[in-house]
Parts: sequence; structure tokens; C-alpha cells
Amino acid sequence: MKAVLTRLLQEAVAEAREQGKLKIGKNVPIILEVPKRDGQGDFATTVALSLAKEEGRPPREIASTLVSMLQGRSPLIQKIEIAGPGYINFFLSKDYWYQTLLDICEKKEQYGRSAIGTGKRVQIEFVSANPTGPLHVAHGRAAALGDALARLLQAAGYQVDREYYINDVGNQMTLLGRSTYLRYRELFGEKVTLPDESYRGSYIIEIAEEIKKSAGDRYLTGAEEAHLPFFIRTSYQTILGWIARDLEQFGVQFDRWFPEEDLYREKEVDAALAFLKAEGVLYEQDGALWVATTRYGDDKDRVVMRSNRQMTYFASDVAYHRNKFERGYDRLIDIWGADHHGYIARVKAAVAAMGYSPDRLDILIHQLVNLLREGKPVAMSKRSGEFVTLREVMDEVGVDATRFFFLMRRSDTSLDFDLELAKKASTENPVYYVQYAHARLCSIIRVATERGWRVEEEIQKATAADLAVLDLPEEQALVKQLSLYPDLVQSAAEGLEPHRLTFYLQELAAMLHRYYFDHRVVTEDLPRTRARLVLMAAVQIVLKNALAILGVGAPERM
RNA sequence: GCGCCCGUAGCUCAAUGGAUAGAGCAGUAGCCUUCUAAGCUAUUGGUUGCAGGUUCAAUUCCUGCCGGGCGCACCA
Repeated sequence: MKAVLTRLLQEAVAEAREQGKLKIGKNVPIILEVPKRDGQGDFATTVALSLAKEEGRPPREIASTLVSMLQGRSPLIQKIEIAGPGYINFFLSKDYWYQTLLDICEKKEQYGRSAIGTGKRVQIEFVSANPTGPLHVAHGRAAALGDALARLLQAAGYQVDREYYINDVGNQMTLLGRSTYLRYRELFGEKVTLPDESYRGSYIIEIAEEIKKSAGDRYLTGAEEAHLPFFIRTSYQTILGWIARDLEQFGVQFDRWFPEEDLYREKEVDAALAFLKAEGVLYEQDGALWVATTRYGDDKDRVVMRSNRQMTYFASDVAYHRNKFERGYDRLIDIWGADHHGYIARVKAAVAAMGYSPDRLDILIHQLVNLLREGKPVAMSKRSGEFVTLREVMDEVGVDATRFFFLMRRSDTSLDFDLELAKKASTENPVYYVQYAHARLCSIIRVATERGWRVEEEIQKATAADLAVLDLPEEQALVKQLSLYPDLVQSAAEGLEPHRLTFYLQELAAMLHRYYFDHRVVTEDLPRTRARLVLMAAVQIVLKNALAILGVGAPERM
């Protein structure tokens, strides 16, 4: 509807211009908003206000010119008013609301989808935790965010791929292998001292025990160097297996797991550096190789190859992003923890240096998660290796609640996650509150069916005339909220902000609960029952669609 | 010291540059012969950190302070 009004307004401006009633008006941005208060219409625009200065006329006068152009242009508009300093308020006709309901019931799971991303491929890379330990809660937030974003962009028409980048190269892998190796020796009664930088979590001992079980004392004799590759590989594969399993249970399916090692094996790092060299942004200094990222807005130039000939992580990051673009994606999204925000400038600079517009890469930063229990912080210490894992949280509070909680806040603010609250089955818990609204609707439809209503059939054959009995203000308010859903999906997709759906859902659920409490749907009044069933079905569809974007279930019973 | 993010009700947080800044929780007072009380109603609560600037209009954009988080390696 916004699109329709925008077009009408643009036409009105153009026409006024042709008729000499407006001087300017070329490419006027039309901003439509949904007024907060009753009596201010269903949509409003401020064009007249923004034109006032250039036009040199009072905004209300301009508004009146435009309104005269708009009169009678659309049967969906009931009336147009000029208000306040020069707002133009649109009041939509009842037909519009009835059509909306029929539209929702017809489109079902397609309702809310848009085409802004049609024909565009986007890749979202997220989680990408090092395979040196199980996923912890912050990774869970990244997983929920990335997956919801993927679903959101899919709903906006994009073709989306989810990718996990595996840092399987470098010193940390050696450290991981050594840690397991030392724990393995320890299992045979040897007294070992773990170097400071070792991985100390109990999961390392688990892996060592597995190796002991399957291989016995085979690795006790001989040099450590000879056994290290085995310990590295086994630890890495075991941990990656855990990560994959946890993510799958969390409802996240990656299209591709991309090992860093591939970039080296396929000589893509070399190729990327050769490209940069040809571009003249690669130089040698103090025995190291540098990329002149400062030319593209970075604070300082960055090393890609150290003087000891070792590549830095930045080198593979450069190659990786080049690889992504070469795979034909129109748009890339990286999701990183807040501790990596210092890398944004250099990666964007590298992308620019390779000839791709940095605007095609969005880097989303998510802040940390503070785990609470009844309002008190849950102690987490990474140093001792004792941190709360995603698995523990999932197992304790359930996948739906965990995902919803992670998505309740904008990603760049830190998140308080209260385990007890997330488990609570009450109105205090937003997840249950929203899911309950859905279950409640299912229940109404069940009851109607038991009383002989063929609900699906009624919905199919309903017409606008049948819906005219929906004349209560709260019924119109509900329909209005439903009608806003497609715009919400679109703007949330544009802003990469899935959290907006959680707010929308809570509002819609509140309206539904209130309506339920005040009015009965299934009554002796057959026409009214029929119309209300359509309304309830529409609410149910939207709740389900929005929950699906978040990756949260819509239970039929609770 | 430099850079990025955040400062909104007692708490946790919303608000594409627009009309009187909104929810939830906590607090107080109520509501079950009903299609699910895992629910609903009423009510309290604000100098949007401070000071300037841009704009017809600023929580939103710009500058400077104050406070919090994070990052500033030829680390991963």
C-alpha cells in the first residue's frame, strides 16, 4: 500500500508541476509513515513540509494543492486530510482492509514476501568459530542472527547462501593438537605440565580419552612431532563435529563449510596477493609484505606476510573475500563478534583494493551476551576453559526460546539473557507470549471445526462483503497491524535488522490476546463467526510467517 | 592517547529526520460458569548523559565534553 500511495503522490507532484502549480518537484523523495495516533489517518506524508522552503510557500498551501490532485484517484482511499503544520493524512477505505484480509488468506505463507532482492545473490558468513572448542553463548547469538537474517533476506526475494568459515590453519591448530596429545599422555599416568597457551577445557580430555579407547598406547612412544598431525586432525574433526551437530539442533543449516586451508591449497592467497601487487598496493618493508590499506581508509597499513615468511590471518581474509566475490555474489554479509570490530576498516579496504565496491560488503557486529540466572550473572571464565556452551543453554531452555531471546535486541547492543526467565511459561516470557497467541488461534479454529465449521472452506469462499461485519475498532486495528507486515519485512531486510520482527510479534500477540479476552469468535451469529474466523486465520498466518523468519516454531497446542 | 559501538521510565529495551518519545518487567488495584488465566484491565513512572550546531522539524544528522563496553601486533 505504501508503494501505491508513493506512486500516487509522485504523480500528483509531477502533475502539479506540469500545471505550473508547483515550481520544483523533480525527484521529490516521498516519505510515508504510519501515524502514531488515531485520527491521523492510516498513512501520512510530510512532502509538503519538506517542499515548503524551496517552494517559498506555506506547507499547508502546498499540501492543499497536492490533495486536490489526489482526490478520487483511488477507491482504496476514503479521505485525505491536511493536518498540523502540513501533514497529508490518508484514511483508507474499509474495502482496503477487507482486501488485505482476503489477500493474507490467499497468499498464506507467501504473505509478507517481497521482491526487493529478486535476482540478487547474497552470502551470509556467520559463526565461523575456531574449531578449538565447543560453541558458547555468544556464538549462539551470531547463529540466531545470521540464520534469521538469511530467512529475512529470503523473504525479501534474495537468493541466500549461509557459509561457515573454518580457521583450520595456523598456530592455534598446533596448540590444539598439543593440548590433546599432552592430555593423552596424562591418561597413562604421566605427569604433564600444560603450557600457558594450551586449551584447558575438559572437552580436550574427552577427546584424549576417545583416542586412548580406540588407539590404546600407540602414540606413547616416538616423537611428538610424528604424532602431532594425528592429534591435530582428530581434535579438529571431533570439535567440528560437535559444532555442526549443535548448529543443526539449533536449526541452522549451512550451505557450505569453507576451510581456510583450501585458500592455501588452491593458491588463492598467492593469487590475491599477486593481484594486489599488480594493483600497486602491495609493498615490502622491514622484510615483511604489506597492503597499503590506508589508501582505502584504514588507519594503518597491514601485514600479510611476516618477515619470517609466515602468512597472517589477514592474508587469508583478503583471499577469502576475493573468493566470495568471484563466486558471483552481489552482496556479502559478515557477522562478527564485537571484539573484531577493529578489523572492519582493513577488510573493507582490502575489498576496495581488489576492485570491489566496499558497499557490497556489510559487516554486522554483535555485542556479547550476559548470561543471568534470576537476575544474577552466571560466572564465565574463558581462561579456565569453563564457559557456558550453546548446547547447555539449548538443552536447558529450548531452541525456540533461545533463538527468540537472542533476537530480541538490536545486535549491536549487549544482551542480557536470563535463563530462568527464558524457561518461564508465563506472560513474562515473550516467547511463550507470542507462541501462545498462535496456539490460541489454533484452538479457536479447532473448536469451530468441532462445532461443524468447515473453516478452510469458509475462508476460501469469503468475500469482502462477508467481512463487512468486522466493524469494531479493535478489529480494524488488528487488520491494520497485519497490513503493515509486508512493509516491516521489507524494511527489516533493508536494515538487516531481524530484531524488529520480535517487537512486531509481541505487539500483534498483545492485540490478539486483548481481542480474545473481549470478544468471542465462535458464536450463534453465523455471519459474524464466519468473518471473525477469517480474521483469526489471517492473524495466525502472520504470526506463523514472522516466527518462521526468526526460526522459531509456531506450536498448535501448548 | 587513537578508533568503533552504546548512554532513552526504577530495570531491560523500542522508536525509516516528523504530530503529545513507546513496550515489557518490577510496583499498586482488579478480572476465570467462556474458543487455552501460559491470558486480560486499570494505574504510577521522562529535561532521550551534558553543551552547542544543521533543519520548518533532532532520540535520530554534525562538533565538543562526560560515562560504559570493545579494539588498537610482523597475535589468532
